[in-house]
Amino acid sequence: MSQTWLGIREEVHRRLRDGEWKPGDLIPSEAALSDEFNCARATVNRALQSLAEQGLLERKRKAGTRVAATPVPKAMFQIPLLRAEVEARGSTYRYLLLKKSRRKAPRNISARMKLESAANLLHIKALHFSGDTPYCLEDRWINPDVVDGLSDVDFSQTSANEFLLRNIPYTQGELSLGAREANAEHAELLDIPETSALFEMNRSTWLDGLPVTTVTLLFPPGYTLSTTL
Amino acid sequence: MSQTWLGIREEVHRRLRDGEWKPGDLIPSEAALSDEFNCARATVNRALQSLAEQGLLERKRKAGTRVAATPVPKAMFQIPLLRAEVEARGSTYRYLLLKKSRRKAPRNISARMKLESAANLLHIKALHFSGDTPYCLEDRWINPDVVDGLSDVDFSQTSANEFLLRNIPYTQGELSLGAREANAEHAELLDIPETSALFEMNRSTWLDGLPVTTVTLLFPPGYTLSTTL
DNA sequence: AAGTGGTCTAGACCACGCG
DNA sequence: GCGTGGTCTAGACCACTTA
Repeated sequence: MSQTWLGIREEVHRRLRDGEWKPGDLIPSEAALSDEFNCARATVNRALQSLAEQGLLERKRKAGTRVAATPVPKAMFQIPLLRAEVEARGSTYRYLLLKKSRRKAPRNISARMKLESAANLLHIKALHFSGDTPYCLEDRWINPDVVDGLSDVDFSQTSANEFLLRNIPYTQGELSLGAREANAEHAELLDIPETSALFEMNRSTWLDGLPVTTVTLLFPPGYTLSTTL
Repeated sequence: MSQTWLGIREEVHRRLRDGEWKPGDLIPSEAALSDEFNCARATVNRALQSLAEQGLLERKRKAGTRVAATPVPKAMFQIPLLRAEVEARGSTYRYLLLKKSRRKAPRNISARMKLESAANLLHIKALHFSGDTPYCLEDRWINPDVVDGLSDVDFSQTSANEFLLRNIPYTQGELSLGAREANAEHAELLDIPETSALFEMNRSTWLDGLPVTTVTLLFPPGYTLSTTL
């Protein structure tokens, strides 16, 4: 009898795999299981919570623990820091500021940031390189009212991506992934044909309800984001 | 004094946000914090583990808990069940089997599945619709030696995606996301222009080391996968 | 060698939500 | 109401890793 929470998770997982407990079924209560496994209830709790996090179980007070009817897999991705990702592949990371200006946010941007009034934002475009190859095109809007020390940063040297991730915290964020066809500008900057399929990552963050920044990262063909299940 | 682990997580999170503890810093030990917060060490442990899971802290025995030097955000995505996703938008889900055959796996597929010998696999192509609009193109290879009851399934009625997710468990899996330019076949099947950018999702699973299935899902332009941070 | 996080225990109280 | 999971406690032992 393995009384570790990992051992119990493994055994419960096996019963789910083997169909001893089927989707929709109510499984025994924590008390019953802690009795069966001859361990403390807290240990069973740890194991079942872990499985519930993965989406395999659904737990409700009083109602008990059920095997998820439709096991919607959940996958955890690490969102890359561009510099770290490039250097991890053994390439040299390089960064080039393309554009920096203060502008009123266009409508789609203020919508994305949930801005009420069309505030004056800092707009930055930059290219990230892996060796001499363009690796990622960054298009970012920053709310200067929320980000301290913004005017002190030399964005021709420090990537906005890195500065913000390292220094500016947030309390909420949204992330979405998609694909987008390259336009003429993308093609030229990323040095690829104009019809290429780009991988697109959008991220927006807020600090206590105030918009901080929103960014679109575009990656040339071949880029993938991977994880294990 | 809030002695809940959520309250403690919030307070520690605040100290990270406010820079009281900076990237790379060693923060007080669990014992010290449980003393400060006047609670049990287990409660502090729960809070710190939660922050470590999110990538904000790095914990090592004896070395203590450090603020992550480069806070690599981790994001959890729910991997959609196609039917559920379509129906959640209020559309009618429809499924069309395009092709079903037994073939030796081509090299790229056996590599993806980590097959040693070129086994005979079941190859399936199918289209998933949202209303009358093509929603997703599925290209799947199944290992019949591992999947029970495969010959009993009528894949003209039941989507392989759904059958496998509901009935066939796995112990390991890989998932990768990317973008791909549509070719002539994709364009015709998905009813889109030939240069469109497709969102590509690859998933492969194994059961106790044996390859179960590998699938490529292609989504037409406009599809996004989203989550909150 | 010693300090730190990882985990387990036995017990307790509570909040939720089904009947 | 009352059974269930959610959480907290005080204490203990252990595993890992650094000094």
